[in-house]
Amino acid sequence: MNLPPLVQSFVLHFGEMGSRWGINRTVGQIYALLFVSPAPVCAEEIAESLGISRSNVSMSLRELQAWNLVILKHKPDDRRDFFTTPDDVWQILRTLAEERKKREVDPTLSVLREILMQRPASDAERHAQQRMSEMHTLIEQLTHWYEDVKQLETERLATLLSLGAKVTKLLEAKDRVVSLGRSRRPNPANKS
Amino acid sequence: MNLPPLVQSFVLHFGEMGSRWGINRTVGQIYALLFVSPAPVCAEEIAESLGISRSNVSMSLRELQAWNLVILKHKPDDRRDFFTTPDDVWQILRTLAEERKKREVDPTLSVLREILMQRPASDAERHAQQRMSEMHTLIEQLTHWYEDVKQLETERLATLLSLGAKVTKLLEAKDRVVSLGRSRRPNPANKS
DNA sequence: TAGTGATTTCAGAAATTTCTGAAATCACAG
DNA sequence: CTGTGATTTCAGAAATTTCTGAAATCACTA
Repeated sequence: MNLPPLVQSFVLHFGEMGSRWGINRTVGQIYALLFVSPAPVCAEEIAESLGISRSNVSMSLRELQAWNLVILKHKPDDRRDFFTTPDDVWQILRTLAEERKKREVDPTLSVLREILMQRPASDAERHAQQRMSEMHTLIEQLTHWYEDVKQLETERLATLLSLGAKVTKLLEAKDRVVSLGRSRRPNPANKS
Repeated sequence: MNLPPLVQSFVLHFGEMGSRWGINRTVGQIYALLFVSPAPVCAEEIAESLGISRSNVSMSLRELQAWNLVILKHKPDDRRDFFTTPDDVWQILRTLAEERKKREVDPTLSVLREILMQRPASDAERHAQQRMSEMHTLIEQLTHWYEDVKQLETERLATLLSLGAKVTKLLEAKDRVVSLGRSRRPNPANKS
């Protein structure tokens, strides 16, 4: 591997991190490299920079493409493919969230739904279904929220993010207004 | 493996899923088993139910304990350890979030910070730092938000969740009130 | 202190994943 | 069509991870 030291640290870290996610070392490293490169990079150069085989690069890029995490570019009069990542980090975040949901959450939801359709044949199964149903409900709540907020423009999303828990203050304010409208008096005990 | 069919599907699914996360098959299966079991289970029984070696169970339970995902119980006059998961799925979610942050996000943040401290020695490094700084900013925003909302009581969190993007409606309402206060007229273009 | 059963450790076996080089395929130019 | 270079495929090699059984440790009792 022959990279500026500062880039190398980043690339190596992403390699290690890669394995903590489902992704593997090489895929992580390639992604990191593309992310910090000032211009699109061709496969040959990736192989050289990271000191890995050309075929490994090919397969890893395929993986990254399956994740929608890289963009293909072309130069005039050059048949080779060049690769980059999207410029906008928010866009990257959205893609990542979407793909992880698709791979990690959706299959679980569908298994849960399927199991919950079945008739329990014993007390043990009845209890198991009860637990799975709790899990199912929670995951559904989370994905609904996600489907909802992912529609927001980035600017709005950022605002929401920076508010953090302070939005609950707004909710309390709203509650006061609402209960004021109903009872002509603020009711601080109202939490719904 | 000798389990009620409905439980078995669940356990097998979590096993497969486990590998898509950083966690391994056995760990996933054990967790699933504990999650749906009506009472705490001892190591021997886990090994038997899943058809794996006693020592594998021991190591996997250790892993789950490192994740704070299991609870140890004891029966009177029985030296064996029995294991369960917390009852409250929200609590499980919180633990999961916390542990994943600790393992996946925090190390990245600290690597980024470290690299950003260094002096770039070339244009390539300057550009790389610029990109890493974008990433760093985004991750910090996300973790601040997380640190903030994780403090909320579950009930409040659930409310927030079910509101989803509708909270932006509240923000707009607030904006109107605020700008009304300032200019004596609502200003619909105000987005901040 | 010796004995008993539960649990953990750990070296190596087994399984799985990742990576490579050689060959195949593909896309285009002449 | 033929040649050229880029890219992909894929069988097996290499590396890594997971799992096991045997031995060690531990906690407690008699």
